Amino acid sequence: MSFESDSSLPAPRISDLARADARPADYLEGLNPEQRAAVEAIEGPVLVLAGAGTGKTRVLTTRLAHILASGRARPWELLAVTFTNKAAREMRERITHIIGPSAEGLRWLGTFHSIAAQILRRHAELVGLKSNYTILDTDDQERLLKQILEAENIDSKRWPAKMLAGLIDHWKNRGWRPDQLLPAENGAFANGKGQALYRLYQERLRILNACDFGDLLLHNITIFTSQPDVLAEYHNRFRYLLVDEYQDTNVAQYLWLRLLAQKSQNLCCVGDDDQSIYGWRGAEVDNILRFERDFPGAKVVRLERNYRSTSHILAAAAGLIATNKSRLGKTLWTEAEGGEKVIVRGVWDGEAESRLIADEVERAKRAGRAYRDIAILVRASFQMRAFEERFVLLQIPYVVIGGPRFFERAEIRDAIAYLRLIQSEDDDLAFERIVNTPKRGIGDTTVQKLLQIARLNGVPASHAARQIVLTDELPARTRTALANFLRDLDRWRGQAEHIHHARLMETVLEESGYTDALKLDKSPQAQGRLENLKELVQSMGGYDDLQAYLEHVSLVMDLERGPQADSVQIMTLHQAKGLEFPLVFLPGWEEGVFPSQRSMDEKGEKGLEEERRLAYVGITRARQEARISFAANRQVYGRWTSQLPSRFVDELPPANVEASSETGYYGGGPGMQQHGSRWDNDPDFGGGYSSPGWRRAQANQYRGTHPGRQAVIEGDGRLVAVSESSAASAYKRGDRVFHLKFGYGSVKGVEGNKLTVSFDKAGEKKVIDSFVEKA
DNA sequence: AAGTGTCTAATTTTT
DNA sequence: TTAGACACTT
Repeated sequence: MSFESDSSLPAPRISDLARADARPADYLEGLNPEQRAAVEAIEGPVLVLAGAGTGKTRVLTTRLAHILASGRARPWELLAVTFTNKAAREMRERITHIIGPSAEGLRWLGTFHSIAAQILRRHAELVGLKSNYTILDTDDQERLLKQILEAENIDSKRWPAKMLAGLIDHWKNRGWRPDQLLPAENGAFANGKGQALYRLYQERLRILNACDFGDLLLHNITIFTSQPDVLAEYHNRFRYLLVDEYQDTNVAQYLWLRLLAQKSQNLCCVGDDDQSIYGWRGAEVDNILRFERDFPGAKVVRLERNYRSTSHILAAAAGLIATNKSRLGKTLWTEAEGGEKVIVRGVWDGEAESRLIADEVERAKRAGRAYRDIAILVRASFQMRAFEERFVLLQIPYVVIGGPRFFERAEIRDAIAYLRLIQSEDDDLAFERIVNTPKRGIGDTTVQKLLQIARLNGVPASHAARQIVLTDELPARTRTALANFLRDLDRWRGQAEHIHHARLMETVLEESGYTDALKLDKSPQAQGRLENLKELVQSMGGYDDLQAYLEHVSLVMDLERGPQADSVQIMTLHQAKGLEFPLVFLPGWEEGVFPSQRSMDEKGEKGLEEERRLAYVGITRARQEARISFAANRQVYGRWTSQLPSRFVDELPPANVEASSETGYYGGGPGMQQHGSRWDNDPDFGGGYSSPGWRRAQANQYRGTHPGRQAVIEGDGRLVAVSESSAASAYKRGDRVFHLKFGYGSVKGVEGNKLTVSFDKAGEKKVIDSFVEKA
């Protein structure tokens, strides 16, 4: 072992090392042998295969603490990378807990993107950017691409900007710059224009002094490979590298890591190949599968002792994942023998499923379980609605995790756009967004004209605007409006220098008329928007300057939430990764839904394996009870479809499962032979004849007892209860109802205690006035 | 420039 | 079915 010399730093003292080696510190106590091995294997490449619930975070943090406490490196010489801000935050907190305030020196602990952004700020000019570059999000990215497509006269119906954005993202994830595209890739868009468009896009980004998420990494790679001295600087800086969730890294991230680790080789990657569920976003399971070949001499440590789940749950999950071929292989074990078997149930339809689960939630609650200990994990978000409706009806408190995130809300993006434009006049995307928000009489025609002039002269749109207000090209009214807008901008820009940006934000929102416009807005969302803006201003307080805040906004798309009320958690399987709950419901295990048909169509066997890992992630979230369910009939986009139980149901080891079915159908049976259930001949599961048509008929009969849409509204327009109607679900009890939308028809107001609903479908206007009855 | 009607596509989502 | 994008009025 040798320490690289770094002139700026004194070498660690030998006495510190000796002491650390002789007597293990407190923080090592309580680790099991495999965890300890993972903590102490410090030099050289290390792969820690950390199964679900094996204490990974503890190992990660202890390892960092150990490196620091043993004097091998100082906090700022460690590079620790995570995928999410949440993970980074958690790691920092836990290290602080072990080593105290010196953890603040860990300035290179963060997400791939935030660290890459920091590095890029220091060397931006090497890739043609200024150090105050803006980071565009997906929305900006798509708008920019749309403009390019329009300029290139490409039919944006046939070749949507979204698709191109996805492709460019994919290319960047693979580490390909425009000139590095393989010919085959080029053909993927607009008959071979992909590469040219990608190049145009990159040029536009450079002019806008902006980059997208993929660029952060890619520019880093460009800098490292073209400027050996810069890379050497980071080689000296980062003595030990640590990566969390290695199974989720994409090629670009892999290349970035390999470049940074290539000298010291002190790279520790922690991950679980069985929990790789982000392939569709560019993650390469191959990275983790190949680790030992990529880094010769690597140590591999397996964490296999599970502290989370009971043995039935663990065994069920293990049996399922064993079907996958591409995996490194682990055998999780636990001392918590026994417990409940995994319950698998077949029900008639989605409604029955949500009824069943809601009933069980209530039962669990009566038995003393807190709501917050219960999670419902779905494959796709459209499955959530059924549960929400049921829970609203039964007044079971719930939270839907996810949904549009704070910084993606329109009002927040508008507010931020003002700041961006104040910060950087070149930010045409921000200009375009807010030049007429709130409405100030600068219409589409005017904006297009401005953009055209801007592009023609190669200047930012705000410059073009400045020029045009001096001429009489615009109608007088529009010209005044634009001139006022520019004048306001200048004033704010002047203020930005001497007032705090939170104060500036308030001023801008007031003076631009943004808050006034919202106050006048009678729609039910307006109030919430105003509150969001208040929250925004509040959140700005913690940042030193505008630039730091804007970077935070681009890279940290979430806002820390206060402690949640006691509610059932509804979320997707993807969102559940890293979490655990005593009781987990896993609904919708039907072929085509889960595993998702689209995954299988698009990615074949690989896609199926990823779906199976998702199922594995789902089951392993459960501490004590996991309950899987599938419906024989399900409404998908309004159409009734017969469903087959997911193949994953069949793959669960029967010994760890307790199965029943109210449909009399479970797995195979005559007419379903092709399904090949393991339980085909098991009378316990009722193998009786059940054709899809027969089951559908049963379901329809059943459904007849549950009339559809009904909303109960008080005379003053407050919603008292909603039936299982989907459209009404957007409203909560107590909301004032102004406008309810039902498909093609809409409810426009309240008269007495009745709602009038007008439908306009196929040219025919109908008025239904018995839609609502008083509670 | 804002309001209304029509068409169409429809996972997972972090940064 | 239904949200959202877009085209077409007013």
